[in-house]
Amino acid sequence: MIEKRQSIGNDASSRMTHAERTDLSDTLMFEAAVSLIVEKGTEKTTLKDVGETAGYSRGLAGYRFGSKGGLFNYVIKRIGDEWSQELRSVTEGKTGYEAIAASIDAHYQFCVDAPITRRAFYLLWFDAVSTTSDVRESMIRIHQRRHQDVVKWVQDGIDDGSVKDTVDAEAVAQLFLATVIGILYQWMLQPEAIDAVRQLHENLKQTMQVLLVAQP
Amino acid sequence: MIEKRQSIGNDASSRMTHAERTDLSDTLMFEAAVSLIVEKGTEKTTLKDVGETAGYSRGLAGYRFGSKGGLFNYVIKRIGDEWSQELRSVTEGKTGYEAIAASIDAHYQFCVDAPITRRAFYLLWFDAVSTTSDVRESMIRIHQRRHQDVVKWVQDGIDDGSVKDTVDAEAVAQLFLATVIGILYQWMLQPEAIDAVRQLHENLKQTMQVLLVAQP
DNA sequence: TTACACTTGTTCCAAGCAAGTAAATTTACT
DNA sequence: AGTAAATTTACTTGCTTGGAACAAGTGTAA
Repeated sequence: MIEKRQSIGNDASSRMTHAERTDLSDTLMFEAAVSLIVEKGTEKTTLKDVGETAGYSRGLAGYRFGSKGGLFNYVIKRIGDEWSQELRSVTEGKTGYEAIAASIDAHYQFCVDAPITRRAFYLLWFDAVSTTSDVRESMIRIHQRRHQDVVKWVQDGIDDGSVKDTVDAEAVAQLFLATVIGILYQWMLQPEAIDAVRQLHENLKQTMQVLLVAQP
Repeated sequence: MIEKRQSIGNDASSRMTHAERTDLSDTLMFEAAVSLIVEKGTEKTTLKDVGETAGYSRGLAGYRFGSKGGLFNYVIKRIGDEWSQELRSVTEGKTGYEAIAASIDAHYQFCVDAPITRRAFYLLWFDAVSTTSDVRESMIRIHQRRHQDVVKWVQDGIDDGSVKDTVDAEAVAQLFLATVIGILYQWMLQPEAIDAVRQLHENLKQTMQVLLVAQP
């Protein structure tokens, strides 16, 4: 159960600049939203709950984000950015199979740690399929960026000779991403089956190695 | 736009047995639900709309299925059964890679034909991730059945010698299903990118061949 | 005194339930 | 057997609750 924040006005809350106030309320509502989404699902998360859990009025979330979709879109963008950065730092300087393996390992680690933001992100991710809103557009853009990253890893691998030059970078990237999504689906549907998730990541790594790296 | 059925009472509607009446209303509401889910998404599909689109009162869908989740669960079960059968007939008598390739081809054909029931099914499929209801349980069971089928294909392939005996049937089945789900995600998110979907299916076939079939 | 952050009041609409009506099936009686 | 009353079942209508969305308000920083 998520507790309602008692008041924002503790200590240094008075005398804040406008920007600081919105930053604070944005963050508090973001955190409230993430908790509520993970606890009750997107359907049963209400704007009223988000506002009140964050310690504000029932109306603020709706006012700030315009709609439920607007809130979710904000949450996706915020987590997506954080996530892109982490992924980038993990694969920094790596190419080809090495980069892909690193990204798979990082992915698996996320499933093990199961940070609340990541779970919320994937919930919204799969939700995006059935909506027609901005959320969907944001998702498509995120996936496109991901795709470009993977293509680059593979292409760089081909260029530096660590990847077979017969490999179709686009094709492999697509297949890789599809599988990652499928694994995440499996994880979200049955988080308790972490063994299966671990094995899936291992198998994906092996498969990618077979597909990318020249055989002796 | 889905039109409201004008009256159920045309011609031979009077003098129906109780079972016939519920069968008819179940079917009409099922069809209405599928249309509405595909047209407006699961979120904006209302029980009221389902009842009225089927030609009944606003209340019937809620009365019959108990809740929105109950309706969706019914829809999933109904399409899932039909789908299992189709899949079974396509892979009838086939084993190993042959069965998997047939199932991939059938899958791609579904995406091309895009039957409305299939689209609704996958929408509910991805929705299941974020709910805690019966829908989720139904989904887990469907995936488990699917998994068992694939394991059997691979195992039979090992037994008859068409698949390398070093293959881990469980592992390959999991990876295969994950990838199929990922491909479906991609298709649902961007149905217009049918080329990408075709290529994904092709690549999956090739990959499965590499994984399963002994190299010369 | 203007602009912005936030709250409160209100409308609309869906979900879910309860109490109603109408149609079919069983039972009772001839 | 046939038919009328009683009962069960299919469906509808009325009502309550609660969220989304928007408008008009209050208070705080520029």
